[in-house]
Amino acid sequence: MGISGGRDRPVGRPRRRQEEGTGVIPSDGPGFDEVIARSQAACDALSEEEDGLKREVLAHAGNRWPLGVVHALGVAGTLRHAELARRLEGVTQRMLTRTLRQLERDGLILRHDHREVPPRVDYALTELGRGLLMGMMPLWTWVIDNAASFRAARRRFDGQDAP
Amino acid sequence: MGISGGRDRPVGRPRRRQEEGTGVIPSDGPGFDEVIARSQAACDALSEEEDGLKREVLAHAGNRWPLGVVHALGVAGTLRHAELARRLEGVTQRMLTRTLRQLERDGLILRHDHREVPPRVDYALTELGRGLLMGMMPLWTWVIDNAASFRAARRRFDGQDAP
DNA sequence: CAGCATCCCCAAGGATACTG
DNA sequence: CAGTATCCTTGGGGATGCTG
Repeated sequence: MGISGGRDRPVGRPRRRQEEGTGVIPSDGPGFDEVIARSQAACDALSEEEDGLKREVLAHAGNRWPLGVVHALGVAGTLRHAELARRLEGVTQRMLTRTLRQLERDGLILRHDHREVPPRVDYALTELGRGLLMGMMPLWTWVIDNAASFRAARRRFDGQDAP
Repeated sequence: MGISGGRDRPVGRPRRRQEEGTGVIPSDGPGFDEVIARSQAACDALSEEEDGLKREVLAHAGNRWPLGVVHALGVAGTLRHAELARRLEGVTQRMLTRTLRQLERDGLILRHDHREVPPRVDYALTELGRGLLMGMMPLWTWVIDNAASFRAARRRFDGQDAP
């Protein structure tokens, strides 16, 4: 489904020239309009099920641990449960296990149980997992680069209606 | 903080050659290792506060409506509350308002209240908002392109331990 | 029209204790 | 070591009704 409603309101798109001082990188310039147009087309072509799936996969990006796990595995290659726990710092076994199961379910990581005693299980990224990691990087670094802008925006917002 | 623990375990990174049949695009090839290395450096340099901020901003990507709003505004340029509600299809006023406030707080959209009767308020992306949209696109289209892989992975996972 | 108030549900996430 | 099982808190999100 995606965007509903009709094509009403051609809108000359008169934006540009309205941010008072967010002081940000000129991240568009290449081709904002073209990018948007293509993505709109892609989204309109999505079935309801595909749309749901898309959001569920994207949700990994918004949750606490998934990206940390994927990143750690991307760096190290293969890690055991305890090694991941050490690298994530702060994660509980419960959350780590849950996270790993979900990532495995979505085909982003592979779980290999050596079936030994004591237990030995290690995890590695799949091709899909590496793709996600690669896809996240631009956004990730962009967010980091603009951390100051976000902080400033929040302070402005929180300060003008709260006190 | 980021990744904790030491540099232990150089790990020759012996991956590659382990996905049984996820059947995905060869999304790396350009420079997976370099990308990871750079991102690790960036993450290690993050303060705890920056790390939290990063996750909070990224969370917009995982939630139900934020990206829909940003996308709609990216396409249309400027939209009123009701116009957004129509385009989002399924959103309630409550969630739309909440979403808009959060996006405004993070400096991603601008809210312009014309202070008329009847009320007239419209929203537009800020430079930061356009940046987020641009940053999301690669990942977004990647997820859409690989929807089939995710579906397959889930079916495989759900089928092998549930029944 | 824009949006706040209220009620309710559920998944993410933390803490803690226990097991094969 | 790698997990389960329990309990509890938050915040996203849907439904519905009311107001300036």
